[in-house]
Amino acid sequence: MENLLKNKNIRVTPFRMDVLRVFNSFENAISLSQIEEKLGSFDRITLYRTLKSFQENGLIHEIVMPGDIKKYAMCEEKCGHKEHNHQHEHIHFHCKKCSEVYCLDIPALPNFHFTNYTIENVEIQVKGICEKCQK
Amino acid sequence: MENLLKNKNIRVTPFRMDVLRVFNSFENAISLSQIEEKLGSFDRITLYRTLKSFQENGLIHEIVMPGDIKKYAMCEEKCGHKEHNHQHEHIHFHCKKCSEVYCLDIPALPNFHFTNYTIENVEIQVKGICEKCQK
DNA sequence: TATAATTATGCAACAATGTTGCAATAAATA
DNA sequence: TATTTATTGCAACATTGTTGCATAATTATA
Ligand SMILES: [Mn+2]
Ligand SMILES: [Mn+2]
Ligand SMILES: [Zn+2]
Ligand SMILES: [Zn+2]
Repeated sequence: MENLLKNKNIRVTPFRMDVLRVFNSFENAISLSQIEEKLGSFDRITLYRTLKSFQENGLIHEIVMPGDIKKYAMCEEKCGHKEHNHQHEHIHFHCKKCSEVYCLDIPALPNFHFTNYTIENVEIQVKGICEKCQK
Repeated sequence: MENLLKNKNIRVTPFRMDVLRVFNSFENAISLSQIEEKLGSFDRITLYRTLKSFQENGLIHEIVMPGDIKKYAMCEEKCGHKEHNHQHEHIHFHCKKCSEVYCLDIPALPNFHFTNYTIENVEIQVKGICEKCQK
């Protein structure tokens, strides 16, 4: 599992491995407080810097939704290092009942075109009721 | 312009009119700090509560993007009061050069379908270079 | 228009979230 | 193993957001 870090050029440290294990222990996207709960005792600042470094190196991506919802999820293997954009062929589905955020694969991203606007990146967020929460 | 408030069942007060005028003085979506700058002197807590009430009553909507970007923009006339969802037939375009966030009308929302997931609301965020920033 | 009911405001106090600088420490490289 | 380079942990600070409460203003009612 160290290789997950090495492959993205992230130095391997005990704390980073701890954080990585937290991600692997969840199915879906997780919030800062979920990470903190799992970690037990830890340094808050180091955690912020760890998440930032994971993002910058394409190991995780950030998901934000209206209503101060912020979560993190693991990226794909192929996901870009450093300044390259994360390019995910999936949408983010937020369930209103259980509050889980799912990364759902979609066959093809819809193709927008706006005259005179250059499109580099499309993010799609969907709200509704998830599979498990259907009555 | 008072009617913009009355139509959405928002009590008219001098401060709320001030905030409304700030929105009308900008073309695109605006940030909290942009509002604060325009207001001059004001009570921070009242502003938070004003924005919350504007949102709850369908006068403005909140736009969030990865990287701690949070902006506000006016809704359409038709936009839902209270607990009804804001339903906007537009996307949010964030320009990497000038950092403006545009609400851009699109002819039709793409139609997603995920087996066993009930979709209630779709938000689309696009990053790129805007019209005005093209070389 | 005067009165009552309802909601908004302003202030204090607090909570949550995020950033920077720096010395000590640990990881990777040679 | 020695050197280079990046990470950690701590303090201090900045930004963002919330709650309670007394006072003031707005709206509804008579
Ligand atoms: Mn995702
Ligand atoms: Mn909009
Ligand atoms: Zn659910
Ligand atoms: Zn631009």
